[in-house]
Amino acid sequence: MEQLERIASLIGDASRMKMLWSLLDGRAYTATELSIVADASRQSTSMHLSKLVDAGLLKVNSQGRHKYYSFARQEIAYAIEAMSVLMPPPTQVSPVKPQPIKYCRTCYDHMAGSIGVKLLDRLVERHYLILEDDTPAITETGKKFFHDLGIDTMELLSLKRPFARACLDWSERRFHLAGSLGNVLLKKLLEEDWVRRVANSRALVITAKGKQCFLEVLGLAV
Amino acid sequence: MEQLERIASLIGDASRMKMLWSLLDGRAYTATELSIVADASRQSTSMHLSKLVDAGLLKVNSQGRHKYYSFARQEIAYAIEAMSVLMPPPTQVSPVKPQPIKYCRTCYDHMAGSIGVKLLDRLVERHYLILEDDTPAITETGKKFFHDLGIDTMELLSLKRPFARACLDWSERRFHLAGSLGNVLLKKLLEEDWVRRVANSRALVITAKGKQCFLEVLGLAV
DNA sequence: GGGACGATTCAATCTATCATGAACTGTCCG
DNA sequence: CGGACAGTTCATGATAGATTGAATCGTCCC
Repeated sequence: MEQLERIASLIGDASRMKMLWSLLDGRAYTATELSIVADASRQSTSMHLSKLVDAGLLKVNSQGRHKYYSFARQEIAYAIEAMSVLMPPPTQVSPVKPQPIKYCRTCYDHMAGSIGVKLLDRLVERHYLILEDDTPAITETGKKFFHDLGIDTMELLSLKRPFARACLDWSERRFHLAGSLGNVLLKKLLEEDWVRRVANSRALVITAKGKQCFLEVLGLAV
Repeated sequence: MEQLERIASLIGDASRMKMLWSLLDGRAYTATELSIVADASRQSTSMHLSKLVDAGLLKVNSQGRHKYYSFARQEIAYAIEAMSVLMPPPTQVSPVKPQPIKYCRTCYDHMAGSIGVKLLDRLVERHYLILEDDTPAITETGKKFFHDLGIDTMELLSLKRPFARACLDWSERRFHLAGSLGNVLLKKLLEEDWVRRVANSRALVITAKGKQCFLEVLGLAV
């Protein structure tokens, strides 16, 4: 009960509500970006965000000098959505802002962009990987899956390099698969010609074969 | 957006949250009762309640010198529930307080108690009646339904007495059917021996026949 | 009528909390 | 290294909003 009051009062602030509202799209935003959408100073935004993190509503990921904030759990989004239906005049959903999508590209040595994000989402959805505190761990069925793709996960686990990491994507603002698993997966997909590198660019193109394989193997329409 | 902030800030107050939390059981409470659960003075409670009513979160029904407050719409309860799952330690649902149920009894000349409440609920659920601003209106299928029970609703509609009213029940704190329709319905059920009066009391007992009929005719297990 | 009681209103406080400005930490990059 | 930038911390105001006491209104019931 006391907890509920605390959470309620946290949500019951105009600035914080604006931030939470922005985060509803499921992406991660930096503190400065949130200060802009909330129309508040950087200092007070920092204060608000730390309160939200303390209460377990948001989580934060450091990426260089940036800090990316996102919902700590799905339930937060549900609660905000439930509240939004209380608004008397449902003045239509705010127009979707067209956003330049970085569809498919590499991030250092692994796949990023919306494909990278969808890929990780799907791997988790199918329980090939399990996210533990944003660090992906492989399951038994996952080992089998990667083995069928021709990837020996046992070997990767013995490397010094982290086996798998969830890397925050600067364009999608969501996680994609990094670490040695992400690296090997990219190499495999290039090798199998699911995707090809574009000259002098980090962009990738998906081949016709890749399109079909993503659908067949992972149920991903790309 | 602005509306959402307003609603959020309304919910984000300890006193108001306590009141809303109490109202989650779907019953109506008086201002004084809510001031007790919220541990606030009568004056400030009154202020809080008027704010909640103005915002369309609560509705109020006057009953003599009492004012009964309850959720204006179901969505309010959903939102509160959605928030409640955000509490970090799900310290079990608060123990259900045993409440003395006034199961089945009359209220002046119609049925009240939990049966009366369930009855109205079911009639509305089956679209025999439609609640418009807490005043029940009869539908075409409703006319047929009551006709099959041997009740001529056309005749009732021509009387001076209000055809149907939603009467707030002091024990259930929810609405039951009053007005001439409620009156005739009780008379019919007594006549048909679904229920019987208890001597020197407003209590009613449901007969074996009544039990079966409530189930068959209205799908009500009593 | 008259007292008891539920509920509200109003003006006068009081207080929790948000915003602000200045200073500081840590990262990036030429 | 040194400047630019992201983010935070701290002490100091500023203020919205809650609380309180006194007064008022309406209903109930003897």
